[in-house]
Amino acid sequence: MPHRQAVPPVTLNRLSIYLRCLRRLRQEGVRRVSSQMMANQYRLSAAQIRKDLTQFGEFGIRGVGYEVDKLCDRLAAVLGVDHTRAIVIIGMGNLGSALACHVGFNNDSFSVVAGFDNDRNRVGATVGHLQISHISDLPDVVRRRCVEIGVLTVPAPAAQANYDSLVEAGVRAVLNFAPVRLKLDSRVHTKNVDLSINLEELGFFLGNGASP
Amino acid sequence: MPHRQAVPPVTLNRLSIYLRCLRRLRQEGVRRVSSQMMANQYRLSAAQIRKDLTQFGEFGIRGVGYEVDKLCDRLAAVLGVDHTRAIVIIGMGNLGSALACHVGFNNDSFSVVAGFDNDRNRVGATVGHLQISHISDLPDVVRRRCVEIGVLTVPAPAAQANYDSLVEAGVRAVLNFAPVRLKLDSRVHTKNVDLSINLEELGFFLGNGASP
DNA sequence: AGATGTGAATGAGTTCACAGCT
DNA sequence: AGCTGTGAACTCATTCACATCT
Repeated sequence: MPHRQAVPPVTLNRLSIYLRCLRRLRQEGVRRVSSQMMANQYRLSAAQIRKDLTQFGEFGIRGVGYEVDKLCDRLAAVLGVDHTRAIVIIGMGNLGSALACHVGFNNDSFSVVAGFDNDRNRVGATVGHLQISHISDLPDVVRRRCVEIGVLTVPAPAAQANYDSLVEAGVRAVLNFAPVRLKLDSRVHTKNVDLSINLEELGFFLGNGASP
Repeated sequence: MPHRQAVPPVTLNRLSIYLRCLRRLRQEGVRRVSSQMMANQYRLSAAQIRKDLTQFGEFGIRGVGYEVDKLCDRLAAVLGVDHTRAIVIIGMGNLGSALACHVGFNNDSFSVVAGFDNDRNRVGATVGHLQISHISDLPDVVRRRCVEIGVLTVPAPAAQANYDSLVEAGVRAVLNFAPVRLKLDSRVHTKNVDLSINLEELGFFLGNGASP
């Protein structure tokens, strides 16, 4: 793996999917797997699996396939999920509170260490095993708990200000759920997740009301 | 707009973003906008805006630009969000409950009309303005309330069975939040949203623990 | 034999550059 | 002059086909 030039997000997302599939296979006791087997079982493309993997090294054995356990470890390392990263959530409304307890946000790879809100009525309330903190404590918590990722689940009008607070506090990545085109800071990797956009995509395929 | 061949999802997602930007402009009282102005204001690509729009018709005036109000209406029609669609949510855990109250799921375009769960302890509980129903009532509710979209927020192992129930009940589209590669029914348009995948993508850019 | 890894070929998506209209 | 709409050029991504290795 001599050089690592820009990897497109879509490839990274597939790696995550491969990792999930492999972990399931491992759990089922499968020791070795071929790209073709994986493709069949999880409706993926065998050629694409191989192409994707070889961007990061030669993980397989020609004529044999991949060792499930080893490939899991390698992919986890590539995705940086081989150790636990601390997350904070800004905006402890319904969505923020749900994510704070969400299993995908609390596992070996990620851990929600604090939830913040602006609203004094919410501060102090307990969500899962977390007590909601006031946003003014953000910089302190980020520093002390080595928080790398901030999750934004505030209302749209508050998104930019809170994004700026996260950047200021020193997180290195932001996952933004507010349906807003943020003015980004170049030092922080930011990813937008827009839940309604997915509904609207489905809406298109359902057709509009005027159609026969 | 003579033919409508397959529109890639990424284009549809951009249309949603354009629509959001336009609605904001309209709210601010802006009557006309050029692709260049939109691109500058929301860091989009002017050429891409024009290309995307012309796939669905000629919405602009050469030498002038686009009428904000008219373009809003046209885009809303294309995305099928010019009337309200009924949604049900299967799995009223943290995430399902949050989505049931989420503003993006309850507006002029979408309305959550029911939430279902398997767990008899949850059935009857109130979430927002909704009372949680037992999954056995699903077919009846879908038919009576003309539900078009089902949202899956159940644990991974339960996803396939509940997907099949939704298909059986007659919804025409499914939004799946379970991190599972579902066996799909060809009659139903399905879209996967994987929340943890986004964290893992950020994880990649943060680098792994072994890095210097 | 059988599967990986990979250059070549194909396909999809984006940007460019300008004709055409206001 | 200014901006849309659009073919052509270009870039990015996927698939194919096979040399290479076990």
